[in-house]
Amino acid sequence: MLDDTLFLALETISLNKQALIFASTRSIAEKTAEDISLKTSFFFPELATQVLKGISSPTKQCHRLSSCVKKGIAFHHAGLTSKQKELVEEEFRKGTIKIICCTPTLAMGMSLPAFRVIIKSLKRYSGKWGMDWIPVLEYLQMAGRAGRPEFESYGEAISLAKTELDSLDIYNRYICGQPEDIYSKLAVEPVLRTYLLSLISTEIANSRTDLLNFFSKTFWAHQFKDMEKIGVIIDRMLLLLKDFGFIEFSSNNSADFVAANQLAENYFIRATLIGRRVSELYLDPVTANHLICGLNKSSEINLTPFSFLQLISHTLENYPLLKVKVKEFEEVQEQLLLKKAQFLENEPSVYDLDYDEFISSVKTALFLEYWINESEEDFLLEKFDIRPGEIHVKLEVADWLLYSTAELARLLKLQSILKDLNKLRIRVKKGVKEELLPLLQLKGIGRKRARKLFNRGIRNLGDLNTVDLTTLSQLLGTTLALDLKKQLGAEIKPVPEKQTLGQLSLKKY
DNA sequence: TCTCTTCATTTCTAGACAGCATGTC
DNA sequence: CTAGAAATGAAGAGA
Repeated sequence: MLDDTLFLALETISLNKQALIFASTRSIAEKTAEDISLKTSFFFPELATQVLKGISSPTKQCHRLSSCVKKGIAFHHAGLTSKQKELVEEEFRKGTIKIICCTPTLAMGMSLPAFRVIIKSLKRYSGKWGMDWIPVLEYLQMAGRAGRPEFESYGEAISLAKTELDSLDIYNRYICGQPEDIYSKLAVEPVLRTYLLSLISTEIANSRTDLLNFFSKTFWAHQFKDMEKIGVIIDRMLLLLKDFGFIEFSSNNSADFVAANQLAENYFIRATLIGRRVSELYLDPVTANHLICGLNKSSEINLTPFSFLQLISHTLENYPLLKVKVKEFEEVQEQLLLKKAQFLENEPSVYDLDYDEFISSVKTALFLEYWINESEEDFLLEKFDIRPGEIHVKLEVADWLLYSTAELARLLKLQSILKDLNKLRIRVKKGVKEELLPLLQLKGIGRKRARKLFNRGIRNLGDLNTVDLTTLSQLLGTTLALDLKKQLGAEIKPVPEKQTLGQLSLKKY
């Protein structure tokens, strides 16, 4: 037998049923899908073209998916465009796609039941110890996809074991084992401090007592049991928030001044103006402080778009950062040196535990910089190993963080920076160089078309106004050309009423 | 000297959701 | 404490 997975997959197809195959990494998921697709006799050319639809320049990954889908097989992981993911899910539900090879995410999200679930491996790379068994909960999530109650009375969940011993291990651990406890997500510090600030900012809680009271009712406290310890953690967070200037304490007794490291029960706590905005923006206070520190440094450095891109890249919100591979390390460091004067934060020492993250943030910023200099997606895939799906996630986060940074800059009265930030935000959103910005004001003009126009010497609305319709039609097609002229007419001289009226009255007769 | 093969060594590994206001190719 | 696929590199074969 060639390969267990392949065999099971083909058998499922011959039973005229569908299967989900869980793989531990993206590349394995893709490879498995490809292998199976080579053995099927389905043929859905229209699906294959649909995968590529809506992508200006399909990457290698897109083509790979396309050729799998053509044979009724698909892979599914976070690197896919959301549209591609939707397509795969929908076609699987419809029954066109027979098998999806995916990473464990699919189990967490959408409900996609299948007759058979095949789990290639129950181990997964975990940063700390190398390969490790996945949680029982996750196994249950995956296995739970087996069987579609509307169509079948049962389903099959198959786990593959390498050896006899492994199979025993899997049986004991997953089939007989107990799922592990659910730990309250509140316990994660970034969530906790965000939550804390929001409670204070919305005035649900005004004192330490209020807060403790509130948390004592949460699932977190229920698990933690030790309220005293919770108090200590909350105190630490409160002091942090105070240090950041997001909250302030005051005492009823005005003679009392607030000691640096002590919190009395009765202090009145409230959010500052900036603290409230941070909470509204749903930023992690640590991120917000990081952004503010950066902004305050803006006058001391050689400020460029890269400065902001790096600043926003080095935040929790941007996780996971683009990993710097061994081969790339030197190049990234070279860039780091080259751009030394542009950084809004201090470079940590090489020995710092944080250094890897810092380097990764530089890579992420470099990726964004290439993007706003109009690099194509397949180029980015090659250079940064970032898949189309991830590109869009990163851009969305960057947009959000730039918006937040701009809001903070506004509160800090840094008007001069505000303009830069707004420009940068548009550039990130559209992926264009600054020179194209005037053209982007028009509807129907994005990065591609604007570049086309610009290269023809049409660089702003004025140029566009003088260029004749024929040339414009040749460049962009008649419909769009006419529409653009109409937009320009409306914008530049808002009194073309005469013509309109004339035409209307002509029609009358 | 150059190309193709093969075997050994090294590298790399899953991912989601938040604000805001609408229209990309 | 643990894995395994893919990329890369080095050595070897053939021409």
